[in-house]
Amino acid sequence: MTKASERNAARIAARRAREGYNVFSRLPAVYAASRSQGQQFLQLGGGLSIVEWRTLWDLHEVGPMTIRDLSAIQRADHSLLSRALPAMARKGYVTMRRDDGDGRQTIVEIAPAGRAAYDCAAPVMARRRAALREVFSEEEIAVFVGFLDRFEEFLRTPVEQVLKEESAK
Amino acid sequence: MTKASERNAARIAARRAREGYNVFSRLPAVYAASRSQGQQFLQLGGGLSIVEWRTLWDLHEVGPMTIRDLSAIQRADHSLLSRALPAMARKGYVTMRRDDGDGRQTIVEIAPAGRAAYDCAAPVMARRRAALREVFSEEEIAVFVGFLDRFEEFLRTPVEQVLKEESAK
DNA sequence: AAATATTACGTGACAAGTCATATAATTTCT
DNA sequence: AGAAATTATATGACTTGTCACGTAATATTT
Repeated sequence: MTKASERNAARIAARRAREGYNVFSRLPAVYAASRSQGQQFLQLGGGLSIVEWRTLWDLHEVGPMTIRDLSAIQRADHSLLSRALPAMARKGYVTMRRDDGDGRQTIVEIAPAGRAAYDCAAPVMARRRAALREVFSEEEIAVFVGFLDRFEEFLRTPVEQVLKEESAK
Repeated sequence: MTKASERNAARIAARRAREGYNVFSRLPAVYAASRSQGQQFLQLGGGLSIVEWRTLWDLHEVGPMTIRDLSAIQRADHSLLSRALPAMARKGYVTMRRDDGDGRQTIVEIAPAGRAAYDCAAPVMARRRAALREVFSEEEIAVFVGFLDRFEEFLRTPVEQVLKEESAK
């Protein structure tokens, strides 16, 4: 039994190691860890959720915007914001008003409570980014981001095209 | 109005571009795109979900394992598997049995329907990986994975430590 | 041998995303 | 001007992932 389970443990370790070079499999864990760490920092910085933090940050940096604009900056589906914003308005973080010029749009603006929450979270989050810069040089970040760009481009190419080009070889 | 909204559009574009260099903000979108593409491929390859595919692949490669082992290979929480497996067993993809030697463990094994589903999905997924290799050289993948390793290490350092080291500077 | 600690698994509660589809407002085309 | 297409938002349904906590089985210590 010991011999068999040892052999098995070795195979499992080998499999895990091999999958370590598969970017597709690595991504979920890395993302989950990033999200989890972000949540911990935000907990110390006043208890905002990730979506709330991103939204307040963006609104603080660029001023009032539509939901579409927010989702474009955050590279996320608009429905995520569409769902999160009413609760944020209820907490007094933001105000939402229909645009006079274009009745389809909703203009979102940071409100006093949102500004306060931002001021509380911002230093902690800034320190997080600073800590990352201590581990990665600016050049390395540029290379890393370049990989993400290329990878994302690959991910956006239509599936049929990927399959077709492959079989055409 | 045009002037103001143009200025605003420029600010939004600038913000989006700037955030493009923030690895923390890029990750969610890249991961979401990867997942989404993966789901599309799997749809063409018989309709497995991502968790199902990963699990069948692992079981096919290394043989019967415990839930813990599966979650270790997949770098995911055991609860994810714990929840997914009963449905997979119901579909006949896997069998689950209590380990005789250690009554806490559940041994998961691929079953005929699971083998069939694997055989159906595997070629499509292999082509996906091959397509990636056409865009990234082996060396580039190694560098990319190296970045992921280092980033993940950063993400696993305790929050207090990150904050302390920073303020100690 | 009994008490204590650890480990494996299950499960509830939640966050962050997606996609598809519906509706209302605005633009564009004829 | 009216019809048709586009755009912004809302909402339902779903997947992937976490963490916390409970329970049962095993391992360790005294």
